[in-house]
Amino acid sequence: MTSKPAVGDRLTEAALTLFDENGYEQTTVDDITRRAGLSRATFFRHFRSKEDVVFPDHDRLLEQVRERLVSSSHATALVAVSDTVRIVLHHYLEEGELARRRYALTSTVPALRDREIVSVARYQRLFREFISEWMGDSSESAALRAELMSASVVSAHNHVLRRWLRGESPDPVREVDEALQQVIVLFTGPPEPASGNGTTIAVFSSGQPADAVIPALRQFLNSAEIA
Amino acid sequence: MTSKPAVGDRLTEAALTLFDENGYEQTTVDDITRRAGLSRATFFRHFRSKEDVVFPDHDRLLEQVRERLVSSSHATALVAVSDTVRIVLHHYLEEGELARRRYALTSTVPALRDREIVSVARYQRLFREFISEWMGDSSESAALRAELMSASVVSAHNHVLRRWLRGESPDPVREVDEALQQVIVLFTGPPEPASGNGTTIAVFSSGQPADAVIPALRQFLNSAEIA
DNA sequence: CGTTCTTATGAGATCGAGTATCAATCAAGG
DNA sequence: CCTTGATTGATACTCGATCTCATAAGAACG
Repeated sequence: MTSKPAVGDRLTEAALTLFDENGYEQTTVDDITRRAGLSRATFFRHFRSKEDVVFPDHDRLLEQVRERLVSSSHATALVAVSDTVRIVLHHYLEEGELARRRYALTSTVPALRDREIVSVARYQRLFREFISEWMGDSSESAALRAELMSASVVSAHNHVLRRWLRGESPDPVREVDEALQQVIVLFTGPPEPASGNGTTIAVFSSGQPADAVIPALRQFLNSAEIA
Repeated sequence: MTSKPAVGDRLTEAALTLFDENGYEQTTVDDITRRAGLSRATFFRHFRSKEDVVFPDHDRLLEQVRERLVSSSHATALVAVSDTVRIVLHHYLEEGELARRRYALTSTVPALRDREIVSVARYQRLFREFISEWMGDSSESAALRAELMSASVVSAHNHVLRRWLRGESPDPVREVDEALQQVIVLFTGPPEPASGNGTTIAVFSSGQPADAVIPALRQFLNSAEIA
């Protein structure tokens, strides 16, 4: 017996195919259901809307992030949030080609683009609330700081994710580490220089562009690690 | 003669009244046009959608911001953007009670909330592109930095704006100055005690992987260039 | 004054997304 | 064999949004 694939999968398959062939707006829900050999009613039982075909498990992912946040034990809120946002990145990385297929759609179709912006804002809100509660401080400036932190973490994540989606990032996991580290440094300042032993001092003339100095420094640090 | 108010105003007036009385979703476009004594067709000639009644001059404001950006001459991109975002705040402040009326709606109605999130993202995109172009540097870390900056400026603005909309801010102009100053300090560091000669000294604990150190260093160098 | 040309409006048809209702099917499980 | 529960299909309906065509109200012009 040809064990029929799940109804939801048949619908998404039909939908994505038609979106590629004729475009998103040009494809009606009736087109999709005809192609899948199902009825219009079943479509809306499996997806709340036409857009939901493109973003199926977004709710589940958001819930996953929420759970990770409440069960997180970290030294600082910023680190906890940075750690949590990696879940989202990994989710997309595991989707692989599907994620890129969706990216091609969201880049093209305004309605889908807007929808993704909204969903990103949901993550950011979650992070902001977590940071605010974690800090306890309910002052105005603390609220602003929480807002800046959540916005930065989300921006760092999206930056790396989009680079990977465009095929510009061979190692997104490393890149997101760097990006999040940069955010942490931004807010907590550079790590305190421990005086005495185990301290590296680099001296060079200023006024040079960063890219002129960094390669040499990177090479030095890498060789120092080995030693 | 009872010089009849402009058609658009009659429609918005009727719409907002009905939204208050019966709620947004419960009010149909036909309801609005009946109340305004106009036809359904004229409604959609003046507003692209039902949501547009609530956000009438958003496009114009966005264009205003864009023009301000291109004609801006400032020492740093961040200052230029910070300066520009005040236009948006002032726009809402001048709207006064209307802005609060709209806030009451967007807080309640999910569709309107989402729409506002999208419109905020448009500003952020404008800022990001401006900062990127201004920096010239097309490296990956510069792109991330532009993203973080634009996100932070927008967050600072929204933070103050929402406080004012909720009636929590007696002096939003002062608050937005403080908030934006906090963002600038965040990225450029506190005002330097002038370093002696043209030599930069970087101190950090060794044993760290290069990737953990370099982002902080790059950030410092970039901000030093600007100063 | 009449004629055109423009512009705003009204009226109605049509499309498509999303909701609600009811009937039909089918798979357990007693 | 029959009941129960869950999934699907069929259909009608609401409402936002687009499109077409007709009408009215002016301006400009001869």
